[in-house]
Amino acid sequence: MRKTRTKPSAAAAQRVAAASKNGGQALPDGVEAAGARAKRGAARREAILAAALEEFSAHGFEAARLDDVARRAGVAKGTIYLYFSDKEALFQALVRSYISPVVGTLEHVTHVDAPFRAVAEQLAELFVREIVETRRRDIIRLIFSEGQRFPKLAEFYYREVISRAMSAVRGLLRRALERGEITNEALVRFPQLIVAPGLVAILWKSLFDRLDPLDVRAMLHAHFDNIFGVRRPA
Amino acid sequence: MRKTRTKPSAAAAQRVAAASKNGGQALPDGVEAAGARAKRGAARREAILAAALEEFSAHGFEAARLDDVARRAGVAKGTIYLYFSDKEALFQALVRSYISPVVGTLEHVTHVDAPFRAVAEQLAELFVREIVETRRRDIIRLIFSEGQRFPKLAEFYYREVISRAMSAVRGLLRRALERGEITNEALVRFPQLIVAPGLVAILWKSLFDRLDPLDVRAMLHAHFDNIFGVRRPA
Amino acid sequence: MRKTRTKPSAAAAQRVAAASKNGGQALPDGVEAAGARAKRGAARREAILAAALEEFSAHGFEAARLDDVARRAGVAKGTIYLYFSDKEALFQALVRSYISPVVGTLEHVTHVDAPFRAVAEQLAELFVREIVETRRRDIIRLIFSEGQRFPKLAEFYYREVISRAMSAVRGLLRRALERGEITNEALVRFPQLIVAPGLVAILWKSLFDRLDPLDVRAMLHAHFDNIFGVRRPA
Amino acid sequence: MRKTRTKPSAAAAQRVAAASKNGGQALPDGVEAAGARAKRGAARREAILAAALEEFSAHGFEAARLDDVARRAGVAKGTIYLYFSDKEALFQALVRSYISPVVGTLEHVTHVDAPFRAVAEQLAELFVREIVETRRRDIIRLIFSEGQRFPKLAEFYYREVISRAMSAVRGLLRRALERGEITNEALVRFPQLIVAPGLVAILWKSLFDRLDPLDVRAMLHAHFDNIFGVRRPA
DNA sequence: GATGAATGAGGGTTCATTCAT
DNA sequence: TATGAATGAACCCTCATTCAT
Repeated sequence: MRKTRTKPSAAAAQRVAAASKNGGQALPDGVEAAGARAKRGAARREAILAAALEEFSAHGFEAARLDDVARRAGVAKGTIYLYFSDKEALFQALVRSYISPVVGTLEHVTHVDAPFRAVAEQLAELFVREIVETRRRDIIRLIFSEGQRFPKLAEFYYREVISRAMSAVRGLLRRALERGEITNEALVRFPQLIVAPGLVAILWKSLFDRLDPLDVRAMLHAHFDNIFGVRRPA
Repeated sequence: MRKTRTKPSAAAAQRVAAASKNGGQALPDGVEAAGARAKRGAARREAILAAALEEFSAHGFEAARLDDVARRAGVAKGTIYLYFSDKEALFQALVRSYISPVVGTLEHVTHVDAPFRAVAEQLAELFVREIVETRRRDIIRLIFSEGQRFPKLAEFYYREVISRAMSAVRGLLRRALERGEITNEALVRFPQLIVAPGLVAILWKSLFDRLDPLDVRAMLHAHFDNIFGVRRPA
Repeated sequence: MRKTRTKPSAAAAQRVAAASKNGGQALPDGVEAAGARAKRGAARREAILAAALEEFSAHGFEAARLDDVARRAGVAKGTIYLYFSDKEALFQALVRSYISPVVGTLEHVTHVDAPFRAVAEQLAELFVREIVETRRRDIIRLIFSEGQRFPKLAEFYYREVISRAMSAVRGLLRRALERGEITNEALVRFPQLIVAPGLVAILWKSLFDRLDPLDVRAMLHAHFDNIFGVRRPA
Repeated sequence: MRKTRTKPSAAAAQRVAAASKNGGQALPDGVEAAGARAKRGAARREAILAAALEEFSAHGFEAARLDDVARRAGVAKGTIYLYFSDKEALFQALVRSYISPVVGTLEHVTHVDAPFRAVAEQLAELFVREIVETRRRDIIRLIFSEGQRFPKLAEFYYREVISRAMSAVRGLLRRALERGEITNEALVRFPQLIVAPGLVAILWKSLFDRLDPLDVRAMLHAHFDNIFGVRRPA
């Protein structure tokens, strides 16, 4: 998968580039094209979101300070309010902009016409590479953390991510059942069971990995073996 | 399971009882005072913990206000500091006192000599009744939320809960393997796979249940069917 | 006394640098604003220090409330923290900014080439006018009050004031000895003896003057008569 | 001079002794003689004052905590209020009980019929030994520190200490003038000039001695040489 | 648009004082 | 008399948000 989103650092670099684009030669005001201005605005938005990602995921919603977000983004504190109405809106935008893109890719993969096991392995790899080993992992953790206090956020996440992912997985499972690749039809009713180890991976990596490292890929393999009824000799 | 720990409401009742306990009989002065005082102190501690549970789980660590904890516990703000050195200590005590007891019960159950499936069902029921349908669910969510910012807490939780639970489950799985009740030995390496749907249950109930109710017991049944290779006809 | 004042902070310097970025021409908006802003900032700093002087000298370090300092300075409580990192820093800045300047003047006077007695009288007058009859008296009292609890402060005061004043007085005494204006060379070893009545003046004015007014100038005259061995007829 | 007051440590020991007087044999209530009880009460008062001396002189009035006073005195916090109506009363009692006794001795010494210089040297020695090298030094510093905030305290100190000391010194000076031991009659009008170096000693020892040790006895000698017009060869 | 100084409500914590035992 | 748990007002400091420039 090609990156759907620039990484934080890349975004920052981009912002810097944009900022220095007209070199030192102070262009007369108004000469700068509207398009360039819009682009600069977009770059700033990105920079702020990237900074917010770092701060929110490091400290949580309450403890994250907009001062730090601003400093990290290289803008003034007030500038944040030009792009986001308040701290909460920034948080929601953050979730939106970093998580949604991945879902599209997920849906795309589930539509590939291939044996379930192959698709599943691909999904697992996608999940590990794009989420577990990424800052996105922290965003998801943030949703679990703050979701109850921000029902809107939980709802958005349910609509945009959970339900879409569940549908995609459900379709995949149904096809697998029809083909006889799996036999337990209860999985169709509880696609959560397919995803559950992914959750474990996210939390474990964040909380316990330094105490007891977890090989996520191996765990997910074992998980699929289980689902497909593969028997390993003791 | 009989409670190892009094419930908040019970604590309050206990406090009242303690207050009225030595009715009329003239206990030697000092002894009476000391005993009653100690008991009252314990009751207060309980009350504060119960209140903290409500506030922390409703708002998270940072956003919870000790003012509210005090009010809810029916004590003055300063009183909290007689029992806990600061907000963080209160939080840790909360986790300790509400979670640890359950682990003991869990370990106990895993040592019962019965068919794996039966023990597993029992564990599931215990888990649902004592955690998922309880405030304890919120505590666990809190650990996931705040664990990264309080490494001590995560460590404590790992030592007290995770590693003990994993050992217990591992033992159970090993016995099941030996008896031929399960055939996938990878489960012994990843007991997390057994527990993963429990995690899903905790988070789902807290965040998405109002949008899309989840029948946790049914899901866990399906999970076990999967593990035991039970094939249901489509 | 015209005083040199330190700039608010490094942030200001940085701001100025940023402001000067658009070359030098036609300083439109921005630069003018920057100048006005900087000036306003300096004025605020002054206002806060003046307010702090009142509050600290009226109540002592611990009992002085920053709330009152803010109110008196006509700023919000939080504003104080834009200029001083905390209460202690404010206190130290106060001492620094009000006391240090006087020492320079003192040193200057001791270098005047004139008969000792004349210089001494001038110093006394300076001391009375600029310290005893001024709020500076209270600052010195504050140092005596809080010095033990803030060793840094005592050290600063020793370095900036005491040792410099002692050196200056010592030089003066040495010249006087050489010229035969005084004969007791022990004074050179204990310049404190010259200054001691000044201390008395400071404390007496603050604590006992309303009960028993003291004519400080007359006392200092008598002090010099003593040193110079002037004999008055009984 | 014989100690008029028990030293802190002695007081504590005395308290302990009093406490353990009836050994372990719980005497029936009421049997303990009223006299013993009064004695015990006095001992407690002493213990509290001694503890207060330590705490107040170490931290100042505001910053001293009654909790620490109680702990140091070996009594409960509430007990302090049985002996002193509030923190301020404790402070004033402290000053009274530790300073007043010394004044009596001072007055006594000034009435000795001996050459002024001899008496002066004796006074200096008394001052150094009983005040400068003692916790009393801190009490005097406390009066300077807190005097302005507690006018009652300053007034008490003026009446009990300052005015009595000044009278005594004045009498001494008058006799010295009459005998021709000194010639500067202005000293009679400003006895403060005699005492001033004592002040310097107190403050210097507390604030600057670690930076620049001061030989107080030598300084006072030099002071007297000055007053008596002793000329030392350069 | 962009800035960052200024605001001020709010929270954690302390501690003199009280009072039931 | 003695205790020490309990109180709650007070205070320092933070930080989201605003607004003049």
